Amino acid sequence: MAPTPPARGFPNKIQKPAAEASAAAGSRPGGRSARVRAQVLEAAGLQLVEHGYDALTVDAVAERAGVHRTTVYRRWRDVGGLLADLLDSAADDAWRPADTGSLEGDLTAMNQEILEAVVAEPSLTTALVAASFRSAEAARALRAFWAGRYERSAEVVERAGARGEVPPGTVPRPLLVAATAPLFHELVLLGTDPDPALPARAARAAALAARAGAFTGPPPGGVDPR
Amino acid sequence: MAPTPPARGFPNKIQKPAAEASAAAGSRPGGRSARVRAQVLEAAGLQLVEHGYDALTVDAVAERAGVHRTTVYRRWRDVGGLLADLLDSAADDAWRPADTGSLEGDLTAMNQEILEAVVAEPSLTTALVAASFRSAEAARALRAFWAGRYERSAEVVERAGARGEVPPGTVPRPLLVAATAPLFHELVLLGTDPDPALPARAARAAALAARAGAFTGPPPGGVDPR
Amino acid sequence: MAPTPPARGFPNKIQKPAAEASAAAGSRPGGRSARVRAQVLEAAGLQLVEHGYDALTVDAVAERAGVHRTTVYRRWRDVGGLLADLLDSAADDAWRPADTGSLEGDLTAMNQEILEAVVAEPSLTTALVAASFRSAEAARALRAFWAGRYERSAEVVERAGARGEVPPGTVPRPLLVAATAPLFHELVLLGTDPDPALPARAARAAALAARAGAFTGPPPGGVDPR
Amino acid sequence: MAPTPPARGFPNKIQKPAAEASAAAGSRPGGRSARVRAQVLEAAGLQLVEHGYDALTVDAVAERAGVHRTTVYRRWRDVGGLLADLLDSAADDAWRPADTGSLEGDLTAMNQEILEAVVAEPSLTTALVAASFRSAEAARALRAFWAGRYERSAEVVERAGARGEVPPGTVPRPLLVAATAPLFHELVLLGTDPDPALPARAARAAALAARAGAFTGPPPGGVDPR
DNA sequence: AGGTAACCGAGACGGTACGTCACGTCTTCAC
DNA sequence: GTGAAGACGTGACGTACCGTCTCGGTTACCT
Repeated sequence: MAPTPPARGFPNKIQKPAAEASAAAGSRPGGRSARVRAQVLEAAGLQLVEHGYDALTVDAVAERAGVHRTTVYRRWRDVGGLLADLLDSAADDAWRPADTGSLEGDLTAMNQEILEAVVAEPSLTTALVAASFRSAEAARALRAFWAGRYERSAEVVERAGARGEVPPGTVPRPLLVAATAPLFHELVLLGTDPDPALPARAARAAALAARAGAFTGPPPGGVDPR
Repeated sequence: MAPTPPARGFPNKIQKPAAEASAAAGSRPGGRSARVRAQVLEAAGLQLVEHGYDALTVDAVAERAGVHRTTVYRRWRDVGGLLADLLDSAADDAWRPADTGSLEGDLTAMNQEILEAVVAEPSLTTALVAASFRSAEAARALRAFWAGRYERSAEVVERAGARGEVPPGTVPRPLLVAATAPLFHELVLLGTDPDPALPARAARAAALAARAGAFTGPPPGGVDPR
Repeated sequence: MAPTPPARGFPNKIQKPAAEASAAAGSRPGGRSARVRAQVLEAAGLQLVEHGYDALTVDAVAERAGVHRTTVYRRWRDVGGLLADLLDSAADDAWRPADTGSLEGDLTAMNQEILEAVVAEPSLTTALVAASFRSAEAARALRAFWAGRYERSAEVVERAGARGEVPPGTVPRPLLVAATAPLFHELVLLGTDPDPALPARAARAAALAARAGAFTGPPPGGVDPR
Repeated sequence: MAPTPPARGFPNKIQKPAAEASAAAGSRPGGRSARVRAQVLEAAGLQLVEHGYDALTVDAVAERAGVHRTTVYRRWRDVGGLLADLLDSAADDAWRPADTGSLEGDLTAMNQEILEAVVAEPSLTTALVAASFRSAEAARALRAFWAGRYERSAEVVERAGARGEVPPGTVPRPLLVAATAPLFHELVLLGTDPDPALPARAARAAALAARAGAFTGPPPGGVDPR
């Protein structure tokens, strides 16, 4: 049961927008359009990471990308669109949750990743959260990103169920949220100084609660469990 | 042990800046300065709540308050200062946690308050969080606000300890964060549609974890438990 | 030797910025840019003339020109730039000194023009002098304007030399300055009430001094006679 | 016929406002009012000389004088009033024109003084001229200052008449203006680089013109000769 | 010597203008 | 004919002074 070392899966580094992604958009991969898109997205990511959301202006990105302002407006309309594009390409990476052999271990590993992504200086994750408050598109993309993460993390819960660590019928998402939310709350929302023990503690609390059956049963009134 | 009905303690309505608060500042309570300050703060709150952070411009607030732009700049320097002032006056209210007779009940009540504050349309709470990402002063004030809330909520945990619901040595803040964080995570950060069962579920999970001893012992390496 | 009636050559009326001048700048004459420039310059001149330098604010000019403030800032940076542009276009007009047949007559005619320009109500000339004290660019433009005027007026002195009215070697500029300076001194600097005889008197004094050889010889130690 | 060395009589240095001047205002010389007035006027002069007219703000002067803004407004109303007060106290000094033994010499000496006052860095004279374009009170004071200077300089012309250097009936003021105007024109209005020969040349030209009778006869239609 | 009137310090306010930045649109020129 | 370059309208920013006002506290003159 070898743990899979999950390459950093939370956004803390800009990823080169995959060439095939733009290919799907209808253009030839090597075309000027694709190159321009790549340049702009990369510039946007760098700008966001280096100078924060407030410096993520269309002008700055365009200049940084060596592209004219109007080009950016044409293709992304505004900064939110840029961010959404950025996040979307980050969303479909190959991230998989760690497999450490225990629920608590898996959750701790996930939290550790989150901690690192958040405390990174500058932190793309934090910047993206901030951005999500200002751009509906960015918010949507952020939501989609996390939906994907939680979905893929469901296997952690399934493995735990198979091991008998959690009761049958345990719903993954609430558990995962319980495990990860304290980190975001403390670090992102409240800006508390990072506490190295936080990932483990939050993971342990969620695992204990899960074992005690806190996350079984029909989640929200039969609504989709997401 | 009658439950104390806690008047909404999370910011979802602008409070009239207490007259006596400004009186302490050395000026006459009824003076023009005090009146101007009250007008501006009220206008800022209304503007924030009605049109969101992005519409919270100094110009708009000033006009709404019937006050000149430069006056606002003089006293608050920028929007962040306005928000900080707003939050600071919200922070020293008389909020006390509910006392329902059980830990889970108390936490559920608290979460219920949060849910209501967050889903209120428009939501001051959400707006303030958004603001905290853009103004250092607002962030500081938000932190102070929550520090106060958690501090006062410590008695919930103490009562639970007295009732034997949690092991001795249970540290309040991590427990409280575990109970409340999922709401913020889902509703504020991820923008998930409100789930009426969420407050109870998160409270229950935190209570179970606490009972299982997840929040005992020296928190991070003997650091202050905050 | 018919005297050439010199159309008013000292700035007392705003000149429509010549279309061909802006055409040389690379833009189409009828383009929006050219139109905007013309509107703004005209508005600036009118504003200056009607309400004086202190009312020559960017805001006022912009509004008067039916153009946005920032447009003015973009192209002229500040009021000084506007004035400089105004003066520069005034400088390259077709002004030529009068030819009355005598030195004194020519100088008197020139002074008469100056008098009229200065006593005009409102007086663009006076406004421009005032402006030159507050804007380096306006000062430079004013200097250039007068350099041009004096240069073209040199022919007056040459004609006088040819007629034997002044000794050979008479340097034009000091003579011209001696003839015209008293008007500016009295009317512009000291604000004395206009004296109808002043133009003739100053012209006569300068002519007499010139005849007596006051302006011959190497002017300042062989330096350029300007 | 010993030339009287005229102590610099053109404003190029701030004079301590005479104590007795303020005494006339009704207050005791040593009173606080007098002290405040002196402080403010001195501060105004220094500020003007060091930073130019545009920096001569009420705020700056008040701070420099160690006096509150409102005090300045109370007593002088605005910057123009300050300047007028400053100039008025400069006007009644003990300046007397030089007596070199010849008209040309006297005029040259006067021009030399002007040159020095104007090229001084920073030049109070130039600053005052600039100020006179922006404040009616300052303009009035400047006019009064020069009226006094020309009046006292009339004796130069009288002496010249007595010596037979100029025809009888020579009117002083036009002559004096003809002699001095070129300096102001070149140096103050046009900003030409100072030419060391200019004072002598202008003086000589005026003297020659005077000798030729340029300034005799009833000046303009019997109006006051000023 | 004490009362009182003038003056000063302090601070806020409404107001005008400044010069800048970024946005998103629209015109125009060049390829 | 289209698309990059650039200008424009628009709105907000934060700043500097302006001149006014209202307090409260000193001074210093006068009786």
